[in-house]
Amino acid sequence: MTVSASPTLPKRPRGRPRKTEGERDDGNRRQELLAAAAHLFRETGFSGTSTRDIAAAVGMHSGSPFYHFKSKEALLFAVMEEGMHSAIARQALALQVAESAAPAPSGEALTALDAQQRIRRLIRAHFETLLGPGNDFVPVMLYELRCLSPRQRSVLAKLQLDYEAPWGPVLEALHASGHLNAPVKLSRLLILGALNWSVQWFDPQKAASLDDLTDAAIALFLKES
Amino acid sequence: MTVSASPTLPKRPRGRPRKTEGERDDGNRRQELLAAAAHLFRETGFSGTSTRDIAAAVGMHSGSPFYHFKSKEALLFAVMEEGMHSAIARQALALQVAESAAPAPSGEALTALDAQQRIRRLIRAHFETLLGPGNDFVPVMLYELRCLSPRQRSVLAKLQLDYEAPWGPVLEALHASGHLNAPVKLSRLLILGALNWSVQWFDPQKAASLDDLTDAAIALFLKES
DNA sequence: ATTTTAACCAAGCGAGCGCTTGTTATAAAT
DNA sequence: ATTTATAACAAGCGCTCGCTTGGTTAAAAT
Repeated sequence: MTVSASPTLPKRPRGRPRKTEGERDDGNRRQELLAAAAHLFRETGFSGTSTRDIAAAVGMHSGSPFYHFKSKEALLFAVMEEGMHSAIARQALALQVAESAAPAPSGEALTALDAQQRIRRLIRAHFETLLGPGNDFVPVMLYELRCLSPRQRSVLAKLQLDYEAPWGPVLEALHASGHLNAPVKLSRLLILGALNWSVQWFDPQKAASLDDLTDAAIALFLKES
Repeated sequence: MTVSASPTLPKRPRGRPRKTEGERDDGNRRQELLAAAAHLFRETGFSGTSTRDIAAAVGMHSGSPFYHFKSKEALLFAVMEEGMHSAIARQALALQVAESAAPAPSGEALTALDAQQRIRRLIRAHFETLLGPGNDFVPVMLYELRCLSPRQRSVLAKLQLDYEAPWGPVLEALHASGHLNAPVKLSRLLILGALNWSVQWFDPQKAASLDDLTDAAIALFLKES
């Protein structure tokens, strides 16, 4: 992928963007850069994507992205961080809906039924984060982590801990109720692995729906005693 | 990773290698290149590894690897192809041992017991291929496929079909006997995903043994009816 | 003894890379 | 009306990249 920007670009308006009337701007161009970078990083990898490619994808000249991000690495980090934040938000929303549907008395231990409903919501939300339309951010994080500095990696590791936190109690409950036979710690690693790997083979055109995927995963991992 | 080769290398003997007495040479240096490339590709990715890094890792100068491989991409392809061949060989060996231990009357359908023994051997051999000491070749294949040309990818896709062929009948048998509830096709994708993802978190130092991993996977995926 | 060949070294080419610098055009603030 | 801040462009610097080319050395073949 070595397509240099055409010598004459479509002449976007330069200068300060209009905030009158629209009022909801908020770094529009920066967001475009993030999305384009996420898409290219996912398709050709971080090292395989040049900053010129990213600039061209949003109609900029080769040096312009560095006004918004101080380095290519910082751009990658921003993609991953945004991916994790939206993943955490989506997961929290899914669990919140689950609670409002069957409001658990706060402070009590999870019942087996709660746990089964929760694991389903967790898996479904995870598939959505990985495979939903335009959701390139988290897949990039899963496959390009090694391109970051140790400092940046540790920031993301913390976010990953936050994301995985709800899985622990749910799996514990399922283990206690006999729906899950394998050790809880290894179960979480294996289950998340099975889900994460879906980005390698999932095809939104012909494959099953995310609901079908969720059903299959539940059937595979959980005993129905 | 930008460590240029020291200006004076340790002066390996040049010229034709000795075949007298040793007799078992067979492209020794080429094999060293393959192993070093596999290791570096795994650690820093294909695009993130320079041919100079690879040359330096085996004590060569920057242009010398191109005597053995006509391009960097050809080197990557050779790594992957060798990885698949050894994986297929290891798997065949594991299944062969399984048959000699409980020799099945040829031509008969698999019994449920056979299938359970076979899935265990398949999973154990897969972990060995992914996580065994010095086995960098297949992990590279799993994570750097997109760097190849479509032609090369299709060659490897065929090898992957060969590798996955034994899984189908075994999973079918387990499904028929009630040990596997999810659809067979999705089960294979999810199970292999769970195993493949282990290269992301497995730590040979402190983590469980490959046998423990195999036990956990079996316990997670299979019902014990 | 000579030739051939495998296996490298030494040097460097041209292209593409991340990034910087100086400038310009526009919109908002004063 | 002038100033200031923003978001770009235009050009290019220095470096690293994959790869090539032309020798060089030592073992094997003749």
